[in-house]
Amino acid sequence: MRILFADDHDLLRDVLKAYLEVDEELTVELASTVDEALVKIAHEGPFDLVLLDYQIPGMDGLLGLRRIVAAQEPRPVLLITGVATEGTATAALRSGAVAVLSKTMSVEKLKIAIVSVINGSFVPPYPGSAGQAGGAHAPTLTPRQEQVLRCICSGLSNKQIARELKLTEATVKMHVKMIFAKLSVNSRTQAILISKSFNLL
Amino acid sequence: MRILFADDHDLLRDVLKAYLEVDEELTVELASTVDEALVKIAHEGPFDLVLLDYQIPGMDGLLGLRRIVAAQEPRPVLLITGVATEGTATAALRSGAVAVLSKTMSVEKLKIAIVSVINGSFVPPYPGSAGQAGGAHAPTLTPRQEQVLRCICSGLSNKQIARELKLTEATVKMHVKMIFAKLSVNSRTQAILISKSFNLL
DNA sequence: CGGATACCTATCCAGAAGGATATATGACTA
DNA sequence: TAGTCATATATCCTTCTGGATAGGTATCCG
Repeated sequence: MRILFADDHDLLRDVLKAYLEVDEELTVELASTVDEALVKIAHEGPFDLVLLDYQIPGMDGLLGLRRIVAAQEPRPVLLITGVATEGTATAALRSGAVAVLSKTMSVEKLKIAIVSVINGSFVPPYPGSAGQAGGAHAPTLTPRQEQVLRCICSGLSNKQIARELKLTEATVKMHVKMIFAKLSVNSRTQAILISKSFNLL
Repeated sequence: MRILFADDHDLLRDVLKAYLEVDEELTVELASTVDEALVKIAHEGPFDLVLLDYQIPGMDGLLGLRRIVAAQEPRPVLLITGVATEGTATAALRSGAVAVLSKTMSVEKLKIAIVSVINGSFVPPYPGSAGQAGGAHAPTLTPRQEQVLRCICSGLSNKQIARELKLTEATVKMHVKMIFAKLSVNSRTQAILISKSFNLL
């Protein structure tokens, strides 16, 4: 499945691309402006999904969104935003976005949302809607797991972490495994990137 | 060798500690304020070296430096700063710092400086002095190495990088090895941290 | 009490990462 | 032209990672 992720925030862009592409089925193309995204769509045909940042250069209110929606027709455009009010969210939906997501939501949920939308089985949860529906909360780590993650994010090896926390390497490996599961990653490098970009620590 | 690194910038503190402690001979203790540093020195005796950030809480001009120099006597105190003028540098030296280093200098050089100072074989190069003496420049990566590092920093495995850049995994591994050598690290996690904190990309 | 959680340890295994060496080609240049 | 540099590939070997499974203890709570 081909996804176009349009965001000018380099770090998030790269890390999200890396994260999503762990799934071999997903291909993520990147754009950092509305115009760049439009060029990509024009040249390479509509994507299976466009993930569009609300705070991207060229957005111009919701005009940029409408232009991309038009180019994508009838394929879906997902708007993602850091700070969204009820008003802008509904306006975006009226402008053709199939859903408005918050950057505070967890990566797993974002991925689920993306796949759901592509598969056509999606109920749009957007920030500002009733309660916390579909919203934020990052994966909860136990205190120990948090310590271990902190060590991982300092570049320590399992052996070093074991010494640092006075544990067996076996124990450390077990914690690492659990952390990976919660973050939905499969390498310590990705764990670092995810925990930094969603600042879990 | 016991080193006290006093800096309130968490990221740099942790990554530098991790980096230096790769060398098994070095033990790095941390403090985030001048007072915390003084307490550590008082309780645990003078360190082989104190690495002191100029922009640390409690510094109060150069008073904090003088207090730490006094506590450390006769062991060395190294001042490290992001933005230093000729004036503050010489003032710091007069206040008892054995040298003033710039945060723009490379990690390797910093480590060399630290070890040199402890071994007593150090000629203080401080920012603002003639030309670029002892100063900044980060390790120079070849274009290819830069590409590979970028991939590493996206959390990709060697195999994924090979696919991405259309290379053999063997070639990627070779590039990775070279990058590690230039950054003076020995794992991709550390490479990420170093290249991010010294934003090499 | 019984169950749920967090925590610690152990062993096995496949595969990835890291380190060392060797070889080869094109490009730039002293 | 000879030398250097970046690039690319290969092989060998060791260590570390990541994943699976299977135990064990302590604590908290209904």
